[in-house]
Amino acid sequence: MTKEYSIGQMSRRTGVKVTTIRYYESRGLIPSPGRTQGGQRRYDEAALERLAFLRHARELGFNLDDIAELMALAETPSEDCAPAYEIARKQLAAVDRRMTILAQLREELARMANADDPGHAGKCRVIEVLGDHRLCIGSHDLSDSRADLSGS
Amino acid sequence: MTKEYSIGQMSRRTGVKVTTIRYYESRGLIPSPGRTQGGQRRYDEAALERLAFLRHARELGFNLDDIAELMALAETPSEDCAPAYEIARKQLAAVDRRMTILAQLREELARMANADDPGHAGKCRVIEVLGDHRLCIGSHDLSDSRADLSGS
DNA sequence: CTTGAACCTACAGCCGCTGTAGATTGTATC
DNA sequence: GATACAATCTACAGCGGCTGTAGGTTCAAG
Ligand SMILES: [Zn+2]
Ligand SMILES: [Zn+2]
Ligand SMILES: [Zn+2]
Ligand SMILES: [Zn+2]
Repeated sequence: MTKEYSIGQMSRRTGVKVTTIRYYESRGLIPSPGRTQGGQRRYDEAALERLAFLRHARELGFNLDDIAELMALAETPSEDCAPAYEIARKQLAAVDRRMTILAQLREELARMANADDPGHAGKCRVIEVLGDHRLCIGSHDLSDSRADLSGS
Repeated sequence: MTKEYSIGQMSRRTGVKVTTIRYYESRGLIPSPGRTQGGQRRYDEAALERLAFLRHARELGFNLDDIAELMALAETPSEDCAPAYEIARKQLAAVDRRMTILAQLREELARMANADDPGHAGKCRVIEVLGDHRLCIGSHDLSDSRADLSGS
């Protein structure tokens, strides 16, 4: 008789919120676990490991589709791990792209926010720069990069 | 008689998609423009400038709430531009946070993806690392940072 | 006057969750 | 066994910032 975990215990052990665990199940990322007679989920050790894997992959920025593929690869250990490497490299490339963009933004923002506004003779530097891209140094043409820059 | 622009011309001139312009209007970020007898939107020069401002601010990663505030400040030029600077600095701090996190991720991913898998004696490095955070160097505890890391 | 591109509204869907409401179940204590 | 109360259940709406669809109307060129 192996150990069984309630969904709350799974949550505490992996750091994934209860609602999120149910969400993952509904998305098919983790298999539906067994249930008690009353209908509550009961997980085993294997389920715990899968969830930890999923959590870790999310922390590293993989999206749920890629994670599904990685988990499938993990379950079916093949001789060929090329697909897994490809996903990882794709993720690395995405992170690199976003870092490049963010670095440019940072520079612009720093120039904007740290300019010692000289008595703001009629104009505020921040507002001014936002109103006229020619006051920027670089270009932030994120049309193709699909960068998600939502802040705080 | 000033120039008038259709929504499509606004789109071409600012690079903001037609649907997005309508979305901004529905969110109250830009005022409802005049209409033709047939009901089509007609914008003036001022509207064009507001939209360009909005676009530029989005490119720099500001969220729509902050942009609304910045635009209000821009319309009502006060002696005190401190609020605008505060928003810009907040944005800068957010960008810095995200850069830090991404740099850590990048390192981990690079280690994972560039490891020359030595014949993968039973295990794939990528899968292995994802399954065990202890194989990581740093920590990626993004619990509070609200980092959005969606890739590609 | 006809064509066809551009425009209109309204609403659903994307990602990855998060939060709500209202009902039910599990467990510790008496 | 009864009682209390936390934990769990389902179903669904909402977040940000759009994007896409369907089905209709209007504008401007030829
Ligand atoms: Zn000023
Ligand atoms: Zn700029
Ligand atoms: Zn391998
Ligand atoms: Zn790790």
